Amino acid sequence: MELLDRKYRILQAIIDDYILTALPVGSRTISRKYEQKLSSATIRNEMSDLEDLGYLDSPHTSAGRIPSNKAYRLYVDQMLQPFPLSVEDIAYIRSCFDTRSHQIEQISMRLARAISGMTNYTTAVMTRMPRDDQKLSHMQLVPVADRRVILILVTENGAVTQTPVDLDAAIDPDVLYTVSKFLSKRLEGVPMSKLHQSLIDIAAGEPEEMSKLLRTLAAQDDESPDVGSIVVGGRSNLLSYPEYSDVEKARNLLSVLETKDKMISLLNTHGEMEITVRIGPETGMEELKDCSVVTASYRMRDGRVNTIGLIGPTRMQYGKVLSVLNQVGRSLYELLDAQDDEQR
Amino acid sequence: MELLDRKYRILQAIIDDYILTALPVGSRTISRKYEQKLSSATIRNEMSDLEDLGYLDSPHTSAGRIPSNKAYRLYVDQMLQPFPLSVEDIAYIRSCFDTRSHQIEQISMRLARAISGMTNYTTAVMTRMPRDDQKLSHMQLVPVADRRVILILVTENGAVTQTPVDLDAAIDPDVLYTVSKFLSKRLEGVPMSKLHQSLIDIAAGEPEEMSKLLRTLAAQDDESPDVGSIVVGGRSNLLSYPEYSDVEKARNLLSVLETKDKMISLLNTHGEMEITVRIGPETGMEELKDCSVVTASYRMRDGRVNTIGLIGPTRMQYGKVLSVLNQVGRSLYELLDAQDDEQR
DNA sequence: GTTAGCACTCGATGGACTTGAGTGCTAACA
DNA sequence: TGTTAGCACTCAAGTCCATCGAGTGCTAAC
Repeated sequence: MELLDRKYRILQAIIDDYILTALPVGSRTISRKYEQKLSSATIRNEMSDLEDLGYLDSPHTSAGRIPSNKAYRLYVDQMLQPFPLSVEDIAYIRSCFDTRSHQIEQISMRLARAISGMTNYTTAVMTRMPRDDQKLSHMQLVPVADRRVILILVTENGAVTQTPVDLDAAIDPDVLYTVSKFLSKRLEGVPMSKLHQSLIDIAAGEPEEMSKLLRTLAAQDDESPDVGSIVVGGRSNLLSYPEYSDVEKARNLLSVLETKDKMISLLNTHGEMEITVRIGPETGMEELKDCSVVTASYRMRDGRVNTIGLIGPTRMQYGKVLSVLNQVGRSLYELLDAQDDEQR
Repeated sequence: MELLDRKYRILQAIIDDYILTALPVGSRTISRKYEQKLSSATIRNEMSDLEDLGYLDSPHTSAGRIPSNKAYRLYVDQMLQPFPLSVEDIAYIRSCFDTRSHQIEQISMRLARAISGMTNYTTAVMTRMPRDDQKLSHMQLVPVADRRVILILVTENGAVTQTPVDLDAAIDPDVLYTVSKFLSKRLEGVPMSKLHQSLIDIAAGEPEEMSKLLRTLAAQDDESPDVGSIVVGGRSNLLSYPEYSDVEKARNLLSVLETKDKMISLLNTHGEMEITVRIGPETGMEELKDCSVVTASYRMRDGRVNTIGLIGPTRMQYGKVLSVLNQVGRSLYELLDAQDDEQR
């Protein structure tokens, strides 16, 4: 078992070094920098074993070794050492939330920027609003022009959506207010996913004019999307890694970041409150076969789910990335708790 | 004058060819492809003159010539030939506007994508809301939680802004509605830029509770920004040009696209309804010294100003780009007119 | 089991040479 | 006087080749 432990240490050293330098690691490097008790020849033997076991690849005979995806997997699952964040970094993360501005997009943007800045990878922040488990608290119609209103929906846990709606006929503001109150009473507690049907049901029992309005609203509501915004920050970071000094590779990557569908499928992890690391082929996307994607989801008090995804080369500084994402979660919940206290 | 005309034609041929190939153009190329009546030796003499006049640069003795920024300037100002857009392209541009979805960000996104797709350059769409010349039509407070409301401001020409506001105390929805009506009456016609002050003035004459609410609103309103969203599309296009095969250059460019301040200063052209071309140093930004930026602004019915900016190498296909931007303007005003008809 | 030693591999580096696209200049021509 | 053919010259890019050095694998000795 002692031997196994040594192999393990050597593998870890190789991965650490490769993550740092992006250069194939040779036996002498390990012997000098990491395992001074052992000669390079011994390391060589071990490395040869590790290659047979599938943890190392060699680009060609006379270069060093580079970690395989299997090695990264092991590294992420078992070898990670906690990476201590600096006080500044922690403060920086906190500062993303800790502000009066409640615009979700702004917070996402700040977060994406901050995380990209600290890690030097590319960050995507997606905000989803799963409709299934959300119930309507109330709705209000606000006139903005003769035949145009904004439909505001507020759910029981406080999420707000706004949709502009064009009407067929002008309606008096006071009437709109009355209708809003009427609908709020009738629809309170209705799941958001059933809203469309409920509106139509109510429409059936109302006089023509009212019925028409309700059907217009129902039509509008139907198309409101589950996935909200996706904000990406730190794209230019990608280009600072030698693995993307090939412009064609970089272009493919950038183009993935610009394709909403692909980003959604990347960020659409099903677990919540947990951090997922996908290495190379595990991303299920050909273009990302030498990238890693780390995602973390946080469910907000108002039912929104925020997913943060970090994209970088497979030799990513997983330790730091995970620490940052953990800290993001911690700061977020600190903030939520603080808001709770405030409201109590 | 005949000579001048010939020089002119030769210069145009050189620029055209260089825009197409990105390769220094030699005298033989011109003689074969563009001016078959003239021998390469004659062209050479002319080219030498053009170099003396500052329209051409030569990378080194034995390469061809490339157009100088001065040449591009002349090209854009005088040599441009109308580039006919395909029926598909025109339909594509129309389709960006012609939809029920009124979310401004979505339209911007679609536009950015469409223009990038057609031109193969990078497109930024900025939406500004100049507050000076806008007057309030009415406002409304919509409750979303115990102590949280959304402040909705509608201007006389129909622009809508929404800001979430945290209150110090819970307020009954019916009271909020009454307050909204009261404030709308008092503030109707007040310029948006004076809104802050007006709210404070009104607050002075009201009982404590009301006064407090008004001051909270005033505080919130104060920070609403002039520049709205900036949406960028087609970043990966940049990497398809040989001028950015140097990763470092590409990184600088990408990083400009990610810096909101720089983008604002790029897109903040003062003219409206006109198209501006800035070539290399004319952009006033070191990072863009071998890029060109073409911007066009369109004032919308509701007072918003949309600025579209195209970024590409200085050897940009100016003809096509200008045609596309002209078509965008045409489609936009078609749409506005159609809406007018509809509302009549 | 560990290590020193040595032959071998193979990409990277750099110099010498060749190639070819292009220029500038001169002299002849219409 | 403008145009052109011809020719010497320039210079980046490509090819070939030798060298270098980091690295491996294997063997034999400790």
